[in-house]
Amino acid sequence: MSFADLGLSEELLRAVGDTGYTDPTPIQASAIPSVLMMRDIIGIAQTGTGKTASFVLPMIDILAHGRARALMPRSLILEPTRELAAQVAENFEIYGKYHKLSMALLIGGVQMGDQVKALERGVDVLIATPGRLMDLFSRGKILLNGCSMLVIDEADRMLDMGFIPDIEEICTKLPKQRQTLLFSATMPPPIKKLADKFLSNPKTIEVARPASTNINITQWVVPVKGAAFEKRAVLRQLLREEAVTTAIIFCNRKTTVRELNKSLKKHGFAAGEIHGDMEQPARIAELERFKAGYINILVASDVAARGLDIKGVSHVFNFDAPWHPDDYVHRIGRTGRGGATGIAYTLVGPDDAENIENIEKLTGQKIQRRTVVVEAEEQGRPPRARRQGSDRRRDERPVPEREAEAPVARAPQPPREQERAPERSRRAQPQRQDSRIDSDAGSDSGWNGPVPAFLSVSLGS
DNA sequence: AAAAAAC
Repeated sequence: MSFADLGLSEELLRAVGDTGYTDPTPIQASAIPSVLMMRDIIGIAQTGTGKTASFVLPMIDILAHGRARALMPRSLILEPTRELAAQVAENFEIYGKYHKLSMALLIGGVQMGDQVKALERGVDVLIATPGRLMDLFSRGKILLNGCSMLVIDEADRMLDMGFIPDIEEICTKLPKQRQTLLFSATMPPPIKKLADKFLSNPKTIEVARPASTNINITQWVVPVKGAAFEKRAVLRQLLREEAVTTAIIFCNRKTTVRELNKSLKKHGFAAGEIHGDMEQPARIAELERFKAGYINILVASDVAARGLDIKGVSHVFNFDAPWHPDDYVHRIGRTGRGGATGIAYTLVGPDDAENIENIEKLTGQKIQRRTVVVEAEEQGRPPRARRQGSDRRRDERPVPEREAEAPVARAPQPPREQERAPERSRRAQPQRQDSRIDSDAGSDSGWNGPVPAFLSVSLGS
């Protein structure tokens, strides 16, 4: 089965070919022909299965067959987070490069001005998070009567985030005669109800969840007795022992993210943070710093757990075991992408014991344990005590500001850090060996449509 | 219990 067999246009096949992909993933192979036949779809699939391309590709062809430029948007894609919305927009740009379709990315946290201007010029596609879409709608900036195609992505996550009433309201503003695609990793009753209410005679396509048993990812559980500072000491030990080129460290709380990032920086690591309390421009900037290699450790809340595609992440650390077992699968899925190998460590303190049990229940496998012995001088010493101490170890020297601002590979490192200084060249020229289109694949291209300028920042990889 | 999302 190749992309040429799916009924897509020449231009689209050329754009797909340009990316190097030849074979569709299972969800692409079964969804694309049905979407082209204008059927409603329920797609039970997670990120990493090729989901995004399974609706972006046929949508482009369907829109291309309609009017050249619409006065009103003709399709709407709803995403739960701003970052995911930006990634879908990026995919649209890659696959739509031979089409003259315009789009607007409508997300919160950034100024409305550019989004309003794009809407006034007229766009074919809206890619939005619910809050900003509703906001713009109530200001009378958007007409949805021409929207004959709707994609509700990550529906179960929308449910978790309390978006379902918003989604229902948005659905009522769209014409009844339309095509609706709903994607969800799971089908809890409220999502089933939503589908029954707003989809007609849908075809259900289910693809196997990307197993947490992804053989590319080596998983470890590291038992830690005691408080947060002990977890930090164990984490530092692991960061030094392991050949960490690029790591994402997940915490359950935003406060933990801030504390841990501060602590890591104090100990000389090139770390940064991302969570929902940060301004959107700061979130974008921090992701960029990470992607570009100015920092090689990103401390994150679950805002970064799902879908984000950052190339060359060698390690994922769970500083806390996630509350929801599903999130574990998503978090560790940030490594081992595109056929690469990855390593995932989960620190398990007394508070995490129940969570890790649930994770093992979900994945149906016991994760191997690894005991980490913290170097003597590290043990049981809260970081505060160290600050005043005259016996600061050399590998705890903070990186001077100037060095910290240079890309990590080129930056002079503290002696111990040098062994694990990240090799950035691999990420500088990402090469995709996988011949399939990854659902949340990134791009190196900029933006050429009527879209806010900040996108050129947020969309690079 | 936590995080996410509109100003």
